[in-house]
Amino acid sequence: MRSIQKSPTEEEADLSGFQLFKKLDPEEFNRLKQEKTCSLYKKGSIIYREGSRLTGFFCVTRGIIKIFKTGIDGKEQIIRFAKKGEIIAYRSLLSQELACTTAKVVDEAVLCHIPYQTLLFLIRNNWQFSHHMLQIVCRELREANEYITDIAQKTVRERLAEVLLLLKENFSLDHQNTLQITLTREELANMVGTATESVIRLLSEFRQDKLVELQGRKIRFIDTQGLRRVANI
Amino acid sequence: MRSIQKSPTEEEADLSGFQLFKKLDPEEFNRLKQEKTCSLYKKGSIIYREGSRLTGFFCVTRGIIKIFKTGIDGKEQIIRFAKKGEIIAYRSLLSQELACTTAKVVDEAVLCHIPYQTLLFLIRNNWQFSHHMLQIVCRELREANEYITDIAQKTVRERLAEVLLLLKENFSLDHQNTLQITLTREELANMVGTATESVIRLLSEFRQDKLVELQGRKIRFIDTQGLRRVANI
DNA sequence: CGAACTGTTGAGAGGCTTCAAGCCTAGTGG
DNA sequence: CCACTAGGCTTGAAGCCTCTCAACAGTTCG
Repeated sequence: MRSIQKSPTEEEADLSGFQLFKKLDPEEFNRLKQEKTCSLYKKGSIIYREGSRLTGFFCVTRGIIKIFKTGIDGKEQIIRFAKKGEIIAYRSLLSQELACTTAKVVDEAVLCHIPYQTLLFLIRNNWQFSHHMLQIVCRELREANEYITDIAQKTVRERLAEVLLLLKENFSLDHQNTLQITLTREELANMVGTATESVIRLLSEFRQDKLVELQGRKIRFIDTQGLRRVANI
Repeated sequence: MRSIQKSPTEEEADLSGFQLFKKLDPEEFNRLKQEKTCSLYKKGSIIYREGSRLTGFFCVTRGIIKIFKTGIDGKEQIIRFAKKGEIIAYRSLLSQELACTTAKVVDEAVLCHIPYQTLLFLIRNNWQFSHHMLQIVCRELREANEYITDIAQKTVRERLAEVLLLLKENFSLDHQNTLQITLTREELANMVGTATESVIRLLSEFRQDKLVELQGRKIRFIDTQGLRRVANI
């Protein structure tokens, strides 16, 4: 199911922009450069599947990846989206477990695969790399803990408003305040942890309340402050 | 509010049992030993508070600590319990953020405080320590992700059954299959993410269905397989 | 151009929360 | 040691939020 397309450009195969690799010395960076493999993945393709054994982690240099778990009745629970500059699949790799999530391409993406052995080499060789890695995981853990609290205590309405604001923070808006990531209603529902119909009804209410404007999957922010009030932040 | 009691015993101040420190060389372990500070904390005392700046992390050598976030209307969301052999407060410390949770003593506990500088020294000096630390955080992140999926997709009934099974795994049973951690109904509710009354009603149903027996806060497991069925695992 | 998927709306059911009232227990102080 | 108080526990009733089911419109893509 992994569908690798034509090779990406030189530019897209460059990892020097990644904060994570900033502290590598030239020799280490060179090894990274030699051992990585970059590929273009088209929309809808699966990077890795829940339960599979991973051979390395991936750096996203272009596009958007959806990370989700499969729950009851095959219903997706979206854990996060990864975009340019972020890494995926590192959690299961580091803890040496089978993948506990599936990663699927939402927007055509370029990923660089970095073998487990290279990761171990960097951890052994460069404490600053390990330290940086620790910080990345710890931040993701904080976000997960916050999400647990939200999902356990807030109403669906509050959570949807919060998810919209979260998307606004993570994915830029265009000149008209339109969200630059387009998700289906079902995907929004799978982030919020609710039914698709509920998302549709609530989005419609948000529009009536002049908080957002909707044109198909495009969401335009009208009253961010109002959304924040609804989200109860 | 931090209430430190009389000094703990020698034995309780010993960190050699911690898996995390197994790979330290004698010199490193000695430094750890010298720079740690062990204290006894009585039930109900606060180890650290949400929003505070941490000066180090803690190793639990005795007792049980409740880690929770404060959500809407001051309602607690319990993130996890830490017991002997586990570490707490390391997440916020590593990512150099203010504490995002509060830690409160549930069962009289002995904790060893390890200063941030010592942690940094170990990370710089010993890649195996960093690697082990990475694995600990990554496992906790997996558990958090699984919990997000459960809480988002399962009913309160399923979640309560699952929480009971989870407690059974993490805290041993006595010879009569009674859970060796006693929580209030409210604390159970704050784990499951529901109202106290719902927990009471559901526990009562579990008892009628001969899944558990209840005596005050003591919970005795009668039909674990049945609970598993209810939990939908 | 049709098939498959996505979005929308309505109706009905039910799980869960909230409020309220009373009971029980556990710890305190006289 | 016992009365007393505060907090935990329990139960009932009412109502709402959210889910599910169903039908249909709209959209996308082969």
